[in-house]
Amino acid sequence: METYGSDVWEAIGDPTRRAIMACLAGKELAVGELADELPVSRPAVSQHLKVLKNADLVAERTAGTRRIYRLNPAGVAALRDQLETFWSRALTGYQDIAAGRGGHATAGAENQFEEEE
Amino acid sequence: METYGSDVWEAIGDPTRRAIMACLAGKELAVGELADELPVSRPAVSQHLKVLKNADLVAERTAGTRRIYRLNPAGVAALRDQLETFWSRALTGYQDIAAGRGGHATAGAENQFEEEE
DNA sequence: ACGAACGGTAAGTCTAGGCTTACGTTATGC
DNA sequence: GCATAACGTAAGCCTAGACTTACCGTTCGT
Repeated sequence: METYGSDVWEAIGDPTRRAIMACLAGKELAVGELADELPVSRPAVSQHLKVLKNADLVAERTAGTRRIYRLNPAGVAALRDQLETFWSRALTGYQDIAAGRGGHATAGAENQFEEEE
Repeated sequence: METYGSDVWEAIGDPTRRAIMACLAGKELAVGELADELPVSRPAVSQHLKVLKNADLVAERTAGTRRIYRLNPAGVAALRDQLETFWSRALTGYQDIAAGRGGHATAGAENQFEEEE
């Protein structure tokens, strides 16, 4: 649904962003709290959260002057499905499938992989 | 099994490497053939294949002076499982689980995410 | 045995992007 | 209303790493 998968690869490609997602797994956290648990400054966390939000991987909730961030289950699930589709194709060697349909095999997988630039 | 998950994140983080994996999905290819299908030079492909091989995502087969590369199903499956474990944790919000056991919740997820540097 | 093809490696360049400091903005508490 | 706290944003720096050209080793064909 929606435009998921826009730049999810870039989003989860950075170690700090993965650490942020790990911190948010199961509990909500404000920006400052995240920065306390990570070896980077608060503005750095803020910038990473911006990327994660653009990728629909986190959601925002305002509480007074604080911004509480939380994982977005829908976005995470979408990313999971996207990866799952690829793995299954790669593992089964879907060339066999394409052979039965007479199509060029690589098209689907390429779409799975390079949706950037 | 083995030392999977060493630097898989770095491996799949690059668009060109994902394109290489897409090309190898279902068919074997030599280095030069891969370079023909990609917008980068042959040495670049060679360097990417080195990274992918270190991550156990591809396997090598020598045929004369040519090196035929192929996806490594075991490595791909290992990466898939690693990701799957994380997604499920993130989605279920395993804080509930940790609450029942009295432990600090984030430890498991952090291990899932930052195994580098 | 020699030449050509194939591919890995070295050295160097250049850009993307992650991090920091500094600043502006907004909302709360007194 | 003012001071403060929490955040986002701008500007700038700096390193990782992706790419290229040049070179060398290896293997096959004739």
